[in-house]
Amino acid sequence: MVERHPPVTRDDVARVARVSAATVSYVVNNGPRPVAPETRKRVLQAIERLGYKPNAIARNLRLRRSATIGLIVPDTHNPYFAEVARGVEQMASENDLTVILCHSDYKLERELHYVDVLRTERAAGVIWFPATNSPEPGVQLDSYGMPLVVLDRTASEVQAPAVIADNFLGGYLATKHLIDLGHRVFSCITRPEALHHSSERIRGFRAALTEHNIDFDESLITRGGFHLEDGRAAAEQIMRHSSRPTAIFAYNDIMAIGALRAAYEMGFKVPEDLSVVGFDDIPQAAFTCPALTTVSQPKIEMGRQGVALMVDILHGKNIDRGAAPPLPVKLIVRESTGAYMYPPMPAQRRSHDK
Amino acid sequence: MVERHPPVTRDDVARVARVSAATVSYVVNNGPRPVAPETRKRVLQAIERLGYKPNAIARNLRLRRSATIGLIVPDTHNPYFAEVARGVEQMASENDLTVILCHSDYKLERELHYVDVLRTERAAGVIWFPATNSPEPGVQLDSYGMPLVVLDRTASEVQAPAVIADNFLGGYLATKHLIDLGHRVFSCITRPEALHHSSERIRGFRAALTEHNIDFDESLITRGGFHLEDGRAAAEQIMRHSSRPTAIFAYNDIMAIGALRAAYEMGFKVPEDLSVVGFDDIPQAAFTCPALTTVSQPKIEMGRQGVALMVDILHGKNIDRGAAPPLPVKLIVRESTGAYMYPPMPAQRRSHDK
DNA sequence: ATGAAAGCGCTAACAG
DNA sequence: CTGTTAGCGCTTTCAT
Repeated sequence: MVERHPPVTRDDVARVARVSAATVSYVVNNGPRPVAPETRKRVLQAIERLGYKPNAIARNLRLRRSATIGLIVPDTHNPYFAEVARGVEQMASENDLTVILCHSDYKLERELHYVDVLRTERAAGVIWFPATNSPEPGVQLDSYGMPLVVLDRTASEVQAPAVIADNFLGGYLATKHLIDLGHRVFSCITRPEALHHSSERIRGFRAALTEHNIDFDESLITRGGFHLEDGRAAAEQIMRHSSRPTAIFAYNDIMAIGALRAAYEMGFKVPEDLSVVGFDDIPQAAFTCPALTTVSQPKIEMGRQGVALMVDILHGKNIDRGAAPPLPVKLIVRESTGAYMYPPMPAQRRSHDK
Repeated sequence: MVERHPPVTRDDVARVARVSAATVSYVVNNGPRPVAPETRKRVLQAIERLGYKPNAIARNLRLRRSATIGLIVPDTHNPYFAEVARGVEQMASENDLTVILCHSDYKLERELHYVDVLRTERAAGVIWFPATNSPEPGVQLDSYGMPLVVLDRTASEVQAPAVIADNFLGGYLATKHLIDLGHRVFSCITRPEALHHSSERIRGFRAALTEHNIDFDESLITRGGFHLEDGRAAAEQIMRHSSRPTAIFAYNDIMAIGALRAAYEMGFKVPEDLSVVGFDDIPQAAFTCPALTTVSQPKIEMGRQGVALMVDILHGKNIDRGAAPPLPVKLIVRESTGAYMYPPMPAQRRSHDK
């Protein structure tokens, strides 16, 4: 039978150990005052016997701070944010910080809601992966004096360090890879708005082309959404262009897959007629799509570095309020094993006809 | 310029509104005592003017409870857990609960660590997705009297309700689907241990076969790991069997993809020679592998229902300490558009030869 | 080396 | 309808 522990307070321990409450604290916290070995032993025994656990709530109230940080991300359902969250929790745990998970669901309104919640909870700080272009959540956090670290975006309106992947390098490496494969006519599929990271990726793309003296037909740049269907639609148009490209640099893997799909459907051979590279926003997508080459972003590392910055801030270190140096990016060329590269499936189709 | 808010307490509000501290509380909490409209207005104005936010820490200390629940999952890097986490946070938010994210990293030791942390934080309850076969974390939580809801597993040693997907139904539906496609010789690839959900899936598999009077050669059941390579290895063996199956029921999508891969590599035509169905443990995998048929598990719903149970417990409702009724399972037959179904890629291969 | 005591900000019982 | 007050469990200064 399992023994049940009723709530045990520090005073209970003090009573049992026949010392003052203060002494118990000194033992539990290993300071700030020394405790005689003999006394310490008595206290530890009492703690053990009673199954005492310090109450973090009372502790936080007294210290007027907490060891909890808030993590505001759009949606961990998206593997990209899930990996970031993983990194955040990992590093937080290594620094004895606890993480409150907040999903903004890509809505400013939810971000602001959580800013409120985290303020009420007196979170020690907030790691924020902005979901919209509004700096408002950051501005508010700032005005409340809550330490903040921004992920993946710069927000010039906000006084906070940011952790940013090296999108320029990624765009450059991806394009360089395509050039090395022998491609000379390029297209680029990107998302509609000119956000910092999307424009950086394209800047890298252009830099690689320029470096190799390759002309780029500006009419071969397409802005769409950032979903699979957007990539497909964009490629359909592009592949009909008079100067048809042999290579596409896509904003992300999902659009890249859409582009491959379109090319295939139009009767092109892949990759003989078309090579595509995209950033791995949805890493698992590339996992099962061997034809796709991806630029692997250091997502877990982003999360970890975000918390590292936060820890520095909490320890009062002098932090550069600007962005942290961009993180390196890996270019992954996935080997195709030809696993599921077979013609469409009549059998499965059939099941729908019933 | 953004106005900075220094820490404001309830007493500050009381002073400015020229009422007692208690009255401020009554306004903030809408009770438990009525407040005259005139007074309430003065208080609200003061709150607004000072930018006051109640301090949840002090509140929790006084009430001896918190509105925070712990979520212990193996790893949100795995999309399966990420979706569950999403559901948990969603429902928690709807019930004004805050979620502390804890990654056990598939380790019992980490689970126990977080049990400690959550006890120290005086979490109102814990949602636990067990990472190992050890009931110990649940047993401890139990002994501390902390409300607990277990996800996806039953733990008979633990006094706690569990939310379980209907694995039997999933196994049944998947197999029924294959039978309807005309298959009569089956194989089954599963994971090594006979965990509750894996054996349930196989029980459903067998039930469907029995119902249709289909013989099953027990030597065609294979236990491997639960990764892609395990599925591949298993299928390689199976497809050499004297009574070669035309259909495989795989434990999950990853093993299913491995199986498809093996079949393809052995020169079989897919799906003419082999159909495979697996549970969608890694949903994004199926997303880009159209040949794969998956049993879609209600992951977000699992998370939501887990929190719903927790809320009932916290409100003192009479909860059946056994498992909640299994959640329904959807069988998704993905349409193949033939997107990336082309031969292996010489161009990309080449880049590795350099 | 240790004890006593003053709060941290809040809720709610008690007293008008 | 409102004010006063006793803690919630803890840290730390002030005494000893």
